[in-house]
Amino acid sequence: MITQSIQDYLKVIYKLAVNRKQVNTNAIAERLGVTQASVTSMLKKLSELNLIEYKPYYGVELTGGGEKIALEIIRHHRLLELYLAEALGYSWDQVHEEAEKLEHHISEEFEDRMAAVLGDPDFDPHGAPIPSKDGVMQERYLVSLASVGAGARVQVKQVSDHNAELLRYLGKMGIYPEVEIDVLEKAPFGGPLHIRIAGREHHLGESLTNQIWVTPQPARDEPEATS
Amino acid sequence: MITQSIQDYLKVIYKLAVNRKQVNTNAIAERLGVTQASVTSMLKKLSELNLIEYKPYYGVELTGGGEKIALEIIRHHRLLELYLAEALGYSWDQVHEEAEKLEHHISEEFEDRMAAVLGDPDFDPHGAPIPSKDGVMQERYLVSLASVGAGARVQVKQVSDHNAELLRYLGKMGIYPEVEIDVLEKAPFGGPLHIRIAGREHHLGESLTNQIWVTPQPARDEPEATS
DNA sequence: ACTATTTTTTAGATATATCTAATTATTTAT
DNA sequence: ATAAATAATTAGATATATCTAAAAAATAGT
Ligand SMILES: [Mn+2]
Ligand SMILES: [Mn+2]
Ligand SMILES: [Mn+2]
Ligand SMILES: [Mn+2]
Repeated sequence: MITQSIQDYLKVIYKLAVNRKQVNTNAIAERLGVTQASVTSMLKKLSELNLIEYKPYYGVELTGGGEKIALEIIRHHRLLELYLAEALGYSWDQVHEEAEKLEHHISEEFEDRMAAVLGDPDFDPHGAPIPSKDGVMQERYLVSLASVGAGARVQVKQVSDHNAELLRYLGKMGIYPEVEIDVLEKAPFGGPLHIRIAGREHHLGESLTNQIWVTPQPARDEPEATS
Repeated sequence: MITQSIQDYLKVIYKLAVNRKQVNTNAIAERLGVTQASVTSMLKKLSELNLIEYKPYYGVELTGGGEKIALEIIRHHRLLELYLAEALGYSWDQVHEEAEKLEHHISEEFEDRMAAVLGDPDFDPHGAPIPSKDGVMQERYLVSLASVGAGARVQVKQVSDHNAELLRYLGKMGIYPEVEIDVLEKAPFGGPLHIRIAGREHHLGESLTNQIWVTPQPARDEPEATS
C-alpha cells in the first residue's frame, strides 16, 4: 500500500534531486520535519518496495516507479492549487496548505475533471509546471532573482509557494509570474536588491529574492525550482 | 487529535442512533467492516475523549461534543457530494465514494467556499439533508417505499447513496428526489412492488424499495434515513 | 432456574510511522 | 595520519488502529 507518508517521502526526494543529484538523509529529514532515524527506517522500506535506489551511508535516487508516484502527487498538488484559486476563489497564499493535504486523497477521476475544467493547464498559480497526465515534467532553466546583476530586466517565472506571508507580500508589490522587473541596484555582501516593478521601487532582501525565479536574461548560472 | 478513524466511528454511531436509540458494538462493527474487538477498544478511547457515553455491555450514545463532530463530517460529505455533481460533473452514483474520503481532509475554508458556490444548499444529490454550519440537522419524517400500500401516490424524497449500481438503476428508471410514483400493486409475502413512474411501469424488489424513502402519503409508520 | 446462544470484552499480537539515545561510518581539519 | 566533527544507522520505545482467540456477561429457550 502506498501510504500518505510514502508519497510525501517520494515527493521530497524528487524535489531535492532536481537540484543536487544524490539526496542525503539529512536533507529529507529537514524537509519533512522528522528525525534522521525516521528517514533511515523509511528509506529501507522504500528500497524494499523498489521505489528508490538506496546505498546506506551514501544517498538515494528514485527508481522509475518512485518517480512516477512523485510526479503523480506533484500533479495533484499543482492542479489542486490552480483549481482552488480559479474555481473556488482562494487567494494564492491559501492554496498550498489545502493542496498539501488533498493531493493524497483525490481520485484519478477528480484529477481528470479538474484538468478538464481548467483546460489542461501547464502551470500552477505560483508558476510551477504541472506534470502531464503521463508523468512528464516540463523543467525550465531559471535563475533566482538573487543572482541577477544591476541593470538587468527580467521576467518573473516562478515563486516559492509554501510561505503564505511571503506570497501576500509579493502580491502586494505585484510580483506574479510573467511580470517584468527592472533590477536597478545590487548592494554588495548579499545586501538588498533595488528593483522597479510597475513603476514602483522596492528593496528586497536575499532571503526573499532567493525564492523568486526569473528568466536568465543576462545568461548566468544556477537553475532552480520548487513548489 | 481527532483522527479519521474517530470521525468514522462518530459518523456511524450518529447514523445508527437516528433509528434505534442505544447503539450496540455489533452494529458499529458491521457498518465499519471491523471486528467487534476493534470496536470495543475504540469505544473506550472515545469515552476517554468524552465523545460518547459508554456503558460496557450496554451500548453507546454520543455526547454533545461527539454529535458536533459527527454532524460536521456529515455536512462535509453531503456538501462534497453536491459539489462534485454540480461543479465537476460527477454522476450521482460516483459522488459517494469520493466524498467518503475527502470529507476527512477538507478545511473549513473549503467547506464554506463550496457552500457559497452552491448557494447554501439544503439537500445532497440523494435527497439527504445537509446539516447547517452550526450543526443542526433537518430530520424529516419519511417512510420507505417498501411500506407503502397499493393505490398510493407518493413523492420520492431520498435514496440510499452508497450502492453505485443501485443508483444507476434508479437513474435509468427516472427515480430521483421530488419525482412522483404511483404504487399500482403490492405482491404479498414481501413480493415486488408494481409502480408507475413518468408513464412507465416497473416491478421493484423489496431490497430496492427498502432503500427509497418517500412522503408518508397514507400515513404509516417507520421513519428512516441514511446517506 | 438452568442451559445454550449470542454479544461483548479482554489478552495478546501485528503493522505503520514516529521518537530518543547510543553506536558506527564518513568527512574535515590539524 | 590522527583527532574532531558531522552524518547516518541501529536498538529499543511509543502511539494508533487493527486482528485472532479466549473469557466473561447478557439474553433467550426450555
Ligand atoms: Mn492522479
Ligand atoms: Mn504551487
Ligand atoms: Mn467543517
Ligand atoms: Mn448522499
